[in-house]
Amino acid sequence: MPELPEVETVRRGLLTAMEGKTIEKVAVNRPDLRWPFPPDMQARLQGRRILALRRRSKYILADLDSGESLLIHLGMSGRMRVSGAMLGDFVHAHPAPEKHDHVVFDMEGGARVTFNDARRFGAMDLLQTDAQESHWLLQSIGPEPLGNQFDGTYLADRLNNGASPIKTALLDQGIVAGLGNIYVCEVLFRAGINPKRKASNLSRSRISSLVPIIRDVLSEAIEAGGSSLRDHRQTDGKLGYFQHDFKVYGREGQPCATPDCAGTVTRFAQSGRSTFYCPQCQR
DNA sequence: ATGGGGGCCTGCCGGC
DNA sequence: TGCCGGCAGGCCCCCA
Repeated sequence: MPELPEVETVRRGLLTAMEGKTIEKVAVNRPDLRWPFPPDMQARLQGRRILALRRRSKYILADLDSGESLLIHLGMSGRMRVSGAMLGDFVHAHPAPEKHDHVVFDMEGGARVTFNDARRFGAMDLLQTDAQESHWLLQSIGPEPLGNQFDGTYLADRLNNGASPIKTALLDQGIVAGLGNIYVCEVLFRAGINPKRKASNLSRSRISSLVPIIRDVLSEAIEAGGSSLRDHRQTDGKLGYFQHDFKVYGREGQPCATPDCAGTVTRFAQSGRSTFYCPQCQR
């Protein structure tokens, strides 16, 4: 379940169980996810304390006291669930293992964190914390959309030469980190921009207007605990609620949410992915 | 060179 | 009920 708001929601849900805690025991139940696990992963994790739990783009990074960081990617179907720790006012017991539980962390303090990923598009790797940005998966990722380096000037400059449609450009992780298919659709709807428009044909001011919209959509989604599609859940099993605020994604055939717009939400394929938009008010 | 499609996997849903 | 096609929130890689 993985765009930036969902990953951030997962990271926050793991803080109590993992940050500042020692990894007492790790079960690695298969040799790989999308790629092979790094050599001796279990030994390099066990007994290490997690100094900080961070997020970069759609990746979670656990900084260890060994100078390494554990990189975790949820792919399409990756989930993390926490059990056995104090969650609110009561203690959750460890539930029975489930199909596709690939890596299980038993933490100091009694929490168990289980990584489950049916499709195995997810990934785990170990990297040197001080060389994070040169890791092959992170080295060409663009600025964080909620950070200071992401502004109208940057985005307009980056999209200036783009021959690709704005939808494709915003999905490009090298331009801005963390946006995926859902939130790009929602952002373009709010901006009133047709997803087919060539990025380079949009005025600088229209491109600049995307920046606060991107920040708002992502912030609101994080605030709502992410989106729960296909039964995705937070680490404590609760559902996020932002899917109820989708205006176009998954709403093919429904009337456009824009006041006084008579349009109908339409779906079409764009570079192999579904795009939802209103042809009437997105220009 | 970059934009688009294929591929990686499993699960689920709708239609016949 | 069962089988089949289509679809799914990501992202690397190859090809034109």
